[in-house]
Amino acid sequence: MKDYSSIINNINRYVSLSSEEEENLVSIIKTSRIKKKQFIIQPGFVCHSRTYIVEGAFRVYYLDKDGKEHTVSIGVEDWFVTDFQSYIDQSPAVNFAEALEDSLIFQMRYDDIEALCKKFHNLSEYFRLTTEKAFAFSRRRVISSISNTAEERYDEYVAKYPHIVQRVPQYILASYLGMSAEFLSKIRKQKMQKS
Amino acid sequence: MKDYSSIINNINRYVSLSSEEEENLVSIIKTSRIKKKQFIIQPGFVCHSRTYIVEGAFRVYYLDKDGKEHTVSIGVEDWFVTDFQSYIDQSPAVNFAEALEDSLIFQMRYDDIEALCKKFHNLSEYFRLTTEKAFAFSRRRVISSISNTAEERYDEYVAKYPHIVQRVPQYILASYLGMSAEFLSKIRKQKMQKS
DNA sequence: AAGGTTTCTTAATCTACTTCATTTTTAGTC
DNA sequence: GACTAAAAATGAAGTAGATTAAGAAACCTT
Repeated sequence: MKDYSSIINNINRYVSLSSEEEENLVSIIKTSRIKKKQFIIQPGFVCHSRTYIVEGAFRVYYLDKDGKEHTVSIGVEDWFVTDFQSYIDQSPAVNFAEALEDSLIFQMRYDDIEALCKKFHNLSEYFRLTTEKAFAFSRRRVISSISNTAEERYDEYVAKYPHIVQRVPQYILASYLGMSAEFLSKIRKQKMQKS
Repeated sequence: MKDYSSIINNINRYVSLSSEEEENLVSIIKTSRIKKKQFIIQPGFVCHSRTYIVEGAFRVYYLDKDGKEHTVSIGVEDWFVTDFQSYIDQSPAVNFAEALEDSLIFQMRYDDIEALCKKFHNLSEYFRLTTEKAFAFSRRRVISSISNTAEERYDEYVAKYPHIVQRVPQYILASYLGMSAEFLSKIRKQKMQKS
């Protein structure tokens, strides 16, 4: 019997699952270990599952026409990783999702989740509420990327996710924050000198 | 008996409402007419409702520390307008929502929606599915704002929303796309000359 | 139709950030 | 513990786009 407490606790922060619901949910989970640098999503392939990170870290990124990397999201324990567009309409992904560390993940397939959401009101509510949060978060990021300077965006991120800053290579963080790796390096240098 | 067919049709694109569900939903709708330039959301006040646009157009924007406007969203008929962060945790808004034209709206309060989502599985599903779409959309916008040039962002918008481009002042579109009004004017001039 | 307000244009100057090319540091591997 | 690869730093030169300030259209409103 595996330990699903991490994801169950996550869900129970939003709704109260009955044991029947819990059993059904657990039954659609597939567990995998993923080595650092391994991909779980690649462009051209449909993103069939939502992936929950039990241990480890991932990033989602894509390559633009000039071959430059842009990091869409960075996730650690207790977060989900997806190419969301690919997932919701089961169309080919445009992003890569890559393990930044050796990781342990739970995966639940689209069809199974949709079936459970139709069957259990509570699960529908869980995904509704968490997606609402994710959407609000994404809007704040749009605002930030439109109206803040590179340095402000970096400061904001450090204030909010100090633990992630330590764990993730700087050039990846730069590409997440929408600036060049060199410029982030320069920003950090300035801060070192001031303090 | 008012005509709620626009919003009901919207919902029925995602789920099939029973007549009981439909009645309950309609019962929480408040209809208003809003004059151009009037605000329906203002910073400091909680955004109590989801607003559905029956006729007209709105924009959500906020003022940064330098007093510059940044447009978060632009909506026309059959769209929703919200300060989403304020709405989902019923905290004070940071944005304005302003009518760009004389408009007709339906408003549904947070408490009423949450109660109906708890009561009716179908409504929970409707909001889950639409929010998932909105989230995917927002992610694409983040990517676009991080990795495309101003001109590319403009082209993308024109291709996708040609009808909205006509209806909305240019300086508002510029602030939505994350560029100065002057620069958008320059981009448009270039295009005129090329063709 | 006149007067005022709002929106759009144009051009000059300025700057936040990129790009490129090289070097140094850190981390991973046999 | 040496070797290689990956990541970070550094500095010079270039550029996309902002800012400023002024004038020209477009638009309400009486």
